[in-house]
Amino acid sequence: MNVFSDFSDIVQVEIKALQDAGSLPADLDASRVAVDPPRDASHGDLTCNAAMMLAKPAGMKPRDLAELLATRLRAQELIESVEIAGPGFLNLRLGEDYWRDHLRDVLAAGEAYGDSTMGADVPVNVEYVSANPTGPLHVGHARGAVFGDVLASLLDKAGYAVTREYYINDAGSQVDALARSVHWRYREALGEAMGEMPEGLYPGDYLVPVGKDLAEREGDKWRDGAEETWLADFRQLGVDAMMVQIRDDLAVLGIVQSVFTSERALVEAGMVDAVIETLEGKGLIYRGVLEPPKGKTPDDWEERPQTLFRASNFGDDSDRPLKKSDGSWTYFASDLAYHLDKYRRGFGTLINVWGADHGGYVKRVAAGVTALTDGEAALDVKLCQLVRLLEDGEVAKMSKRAGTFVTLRDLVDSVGRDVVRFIMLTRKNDAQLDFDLVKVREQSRDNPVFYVQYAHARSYSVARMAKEAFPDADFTIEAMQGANLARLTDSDELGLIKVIAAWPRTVEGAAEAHEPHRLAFYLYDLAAAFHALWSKAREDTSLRFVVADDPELTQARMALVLGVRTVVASGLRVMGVEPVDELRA
RNA sequence: GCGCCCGUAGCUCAGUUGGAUAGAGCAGCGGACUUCUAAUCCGCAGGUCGCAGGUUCGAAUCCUGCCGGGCGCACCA
Repeated sequence: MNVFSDFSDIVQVEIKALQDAGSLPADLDASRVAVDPPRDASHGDLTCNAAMMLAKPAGMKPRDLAELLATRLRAQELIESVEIAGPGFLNLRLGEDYWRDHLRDVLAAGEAYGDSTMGADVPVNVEYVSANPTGPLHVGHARGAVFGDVLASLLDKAGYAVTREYYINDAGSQVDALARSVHWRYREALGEAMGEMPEGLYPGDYLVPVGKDLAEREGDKWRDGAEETWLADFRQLGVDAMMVQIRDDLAVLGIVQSVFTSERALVEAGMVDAVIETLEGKGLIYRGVLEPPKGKTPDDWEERPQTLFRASNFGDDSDRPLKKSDGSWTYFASDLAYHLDKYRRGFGTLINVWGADHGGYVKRVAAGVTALTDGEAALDVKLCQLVRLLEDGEVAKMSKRAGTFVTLRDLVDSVGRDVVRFIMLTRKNDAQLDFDLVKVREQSRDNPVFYVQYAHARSYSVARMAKEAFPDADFTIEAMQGANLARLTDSDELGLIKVIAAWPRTVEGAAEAHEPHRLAFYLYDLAAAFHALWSKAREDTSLRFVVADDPELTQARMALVLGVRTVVASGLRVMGVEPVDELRA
């Protein structure tokens, strides 16, 4: 139901027909021919660049080629007119009935409108959040969480077989620190006078209940043993407790991931060994000495031979170590194991959502994935920039003292899940985002959440008016499909249908580019078009949705209103935002 | 020093994967409430798309080099 891809198909058929007729060379590559919305609505409904793309390979003038295609396209029933403009654009205008029929299709599809088969059930793995299990999620995590979750929903809508995944970094030294912190809290709960918590431990009081719970359940059996006797157990206890809390926090944001992969489990299952074996088989591992980075040699730099992966063969700036000096695997090594694991589980498309501070790590992982899968797997790492919390334009004061910070849960509690989810997508992922705790509560056009929700609520408000004017009439979506849409004749009414009709293309484009923020911008535009029509009717009363003495016209316009509602709801669902029926406070 | 990201109206940002005369919001100015909730809308003004080259029918978009900002840079994750 994507207007643009439908007509792109038609254009391709006509190009083929011209080839068969000998009017065009048989070996033309028409893959870059596109049908797009024109920048300027006065150019028509659709624009096609075929003449410019094919002129040179066909050895023709663009205008002549355009004329050839235009003649064939004019014979199409759905196409009202074809004009050739500028350097050779084909500007197509569709008949009004085409748009009216499209609106009927939207109503029939309901919120499934915009669903696409583009993804062809191809498995895609979206890994996001993956915060270290050493503390609660903070606001910075919220952005990646929402981004990844909505991207997953978007890909699902576009027809991919999506898995939402979380990678638990439970093997490094930071979880040892967690274990010691839990032990410290445990002893504290047993009544020991602990004094100041040592450096390097996690001082946040979120571990207090963990220690207390342990003391109650286990008594003092872990208190006096050497660290080796309790470290592994406390590590697991700590990670489990943190993961319960993290999943809880994510659930508050409406996020439920289906796969949680443990780094430690992967290592213990020998996945790193499998990586080493694979890379060694390809001759990509060697013992060598790395050059220190130019211009910034670390103070404790020492030249020594390491086990290295030839990442530079695959576009990285340097080869990368797989083993630490103590003989254990580097994080990079186990991360490669994780990616190989995902690939072996059947995912040829891997999407990772990371914080921008991990940007320097992308190349080496990409190199590793290319090497391990012989270039079969497509890896896309989406980096999310920082979120700056503001209060009415001023940078919000956050205590940077260890252990106290604004958590994700604080944020959701304060402004609500839907607001957090929507606002996080009002910027491109690689642009810094200002989150103003005051502005997002405002009921004004400044606040995109409100503005879009208001469009949805307004559709209900109009429906109530219609029901009041015609108590016996049926304004359900089913009834609207039978409305006489020929009564929609105003150019702004038809224009609104055209905005609605851009939704499937928006979904496909955003899914393909892995850019969920496009949904938020589209919904804002759709809301604006709807509000504008509503307001226009204030001055030109003949355009009002509810026309007291004309039930047929009212019904046709209600069909349009429901079309808008359907798409707004469809979009908000993908974003994980609950569409509201009423906003009146 | 190297790599990645960014640079678009006074401010905050979009820009449909290379399309036609670069768009929104805010701020500014001027308008519209006996209403279908003005919680909104309309109009005006505002630009060397950081700079300089290049690629081609066509560049904010792709390539190269500068300038400016952010992030990162063996044995942390």
